[in-house]
Amino acid sequence: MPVKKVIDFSTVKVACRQCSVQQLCLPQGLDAADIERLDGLVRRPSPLRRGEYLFRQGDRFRSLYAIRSGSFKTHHLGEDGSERVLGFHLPGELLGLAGLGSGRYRASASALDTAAVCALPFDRLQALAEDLPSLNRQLYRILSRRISGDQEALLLLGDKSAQERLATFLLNLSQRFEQRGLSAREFNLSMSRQDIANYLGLTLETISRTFTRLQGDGLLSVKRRHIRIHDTDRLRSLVGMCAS
Amino acid sequence: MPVKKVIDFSTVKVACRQCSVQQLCLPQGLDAADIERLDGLVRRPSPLRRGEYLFRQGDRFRSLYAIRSGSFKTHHLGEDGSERVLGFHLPGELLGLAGLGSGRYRASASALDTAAVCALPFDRLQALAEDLPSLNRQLYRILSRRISGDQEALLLLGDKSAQERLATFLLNLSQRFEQRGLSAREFNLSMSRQDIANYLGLTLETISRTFTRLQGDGLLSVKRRHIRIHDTDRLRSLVGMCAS
DNA sequence: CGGGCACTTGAATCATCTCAAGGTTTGTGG
DNA sequence: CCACAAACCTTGAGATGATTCAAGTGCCCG
Repeated sequence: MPVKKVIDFSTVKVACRQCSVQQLCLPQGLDAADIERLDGLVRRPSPLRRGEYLFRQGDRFRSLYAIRSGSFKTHHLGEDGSERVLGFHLPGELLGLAGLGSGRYRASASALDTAAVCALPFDRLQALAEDLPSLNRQLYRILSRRISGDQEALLLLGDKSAQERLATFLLNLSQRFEQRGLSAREFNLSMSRQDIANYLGLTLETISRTFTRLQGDGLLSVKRRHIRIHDTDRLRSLVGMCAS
Repeated sequence: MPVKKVIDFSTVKVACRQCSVQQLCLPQGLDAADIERLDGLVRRPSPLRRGEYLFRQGDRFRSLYAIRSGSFKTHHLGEDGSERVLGFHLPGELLGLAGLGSGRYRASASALDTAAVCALPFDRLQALAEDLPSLNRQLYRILSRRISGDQEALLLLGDKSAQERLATFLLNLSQRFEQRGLSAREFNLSMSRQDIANYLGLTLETISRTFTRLQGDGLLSVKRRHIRIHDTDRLRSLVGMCAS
């Protein structure tokens, strides 16, 4: 009887030790033995497809999730039914941090493309952190950096023009892609214009028009969701000074 | 020789144990013995006057600061010289959290009125937290709640009208005053119109006009920095649905 | 009492939004 | 492989809320 060779992803062991985003994730700064212990509590659920939810706003908080591949958006549903995108998340980033303080997830997280995560049951993670100072410190750093990141987003929405917001957004993405070993100058957006607009506090039409303008000025090429940045310096110079 | 009775504030022992904002601050959830140990590492610098800086953006991160009395604003200075207010902070809240991840304070904190703080040298605090799980957990909670709080601010700036933003801002302040045993319906703003405008991503004039309108509609009275809320329910109903 | 700062009010302008139509890509079923 | 529908995106013209610029008021502190 011939044995058919297939890969059963649910049994593939993708240890933290050999994970490509290890340096951006929880294990950063941990020694091999500590990573092994961290690995012991990680669950690796089957991949999510585009549009599927990792967790929903209001669900009981149990785990943090580390993104292994793919990307997510977090979004908040208002009492009046309005939806707001709070952020976009790439491999190595942790999701669910805001739920820790209140016992419930404060926003929903849904996959923007096929995505895989590591689930970190928080009670076990906390117990381990109490045993491993290096892990504990890494958790502090991650929480703190998330605060910094959210505050940068606040700056973005404050008083900047549509052009400044979009330029800042693209440069931020570009930098994060680069950290992950991808091209900083050419990439595909995994989110729709509507998502970008919502995140930046603008309308879909304004995003579209602004893309057109940036392209007309020769700063970048846009085709659908494919972006190629031609002039990073000039794009950067747009950010932060426009009211002149 | 007659002894003159004066209070030397620098020697007054204001232990965490007897601090009025204990329940909102780090000691929350700690038992008496743990609070005593926490108390052991707290420094209590002399009070700051209105306008004085607690720390400046870019300063080396050394301590977290717990507000004992008075209020602060945190603000970020852009490369182009523009200034943005990131938040307003009341007694019991911790300042400097975003600095922890990068080793430098990410924003400046300045006193809005006469204010006193507790300084918590972070290396010592971290060492103590590694010894006291309850303190460690409380730090997680505080960091996480700050993330939630910043995300709420993001929602505010997203797509809301001037009226919605100001109403949300006032209700948020009102609630925080109430938590501190003050009146939820009547209070003094410690920040200027300019600060509020900057925080809400609006102009000073728009804030002024919006106050006038809310007063005209009978929702509240404003006189200079004194606010009295007449109709909390109607104010609350303004929030979240305006585009109708 | 006077000077300065914080705040209010008004009128014109402008960036973005809204509404509406048209175009392009993607996936689906014949 | 083509026809079709559904998303998604682009573009245009007109409406609008907030900004800008400008003047005026009132409060606080020296």
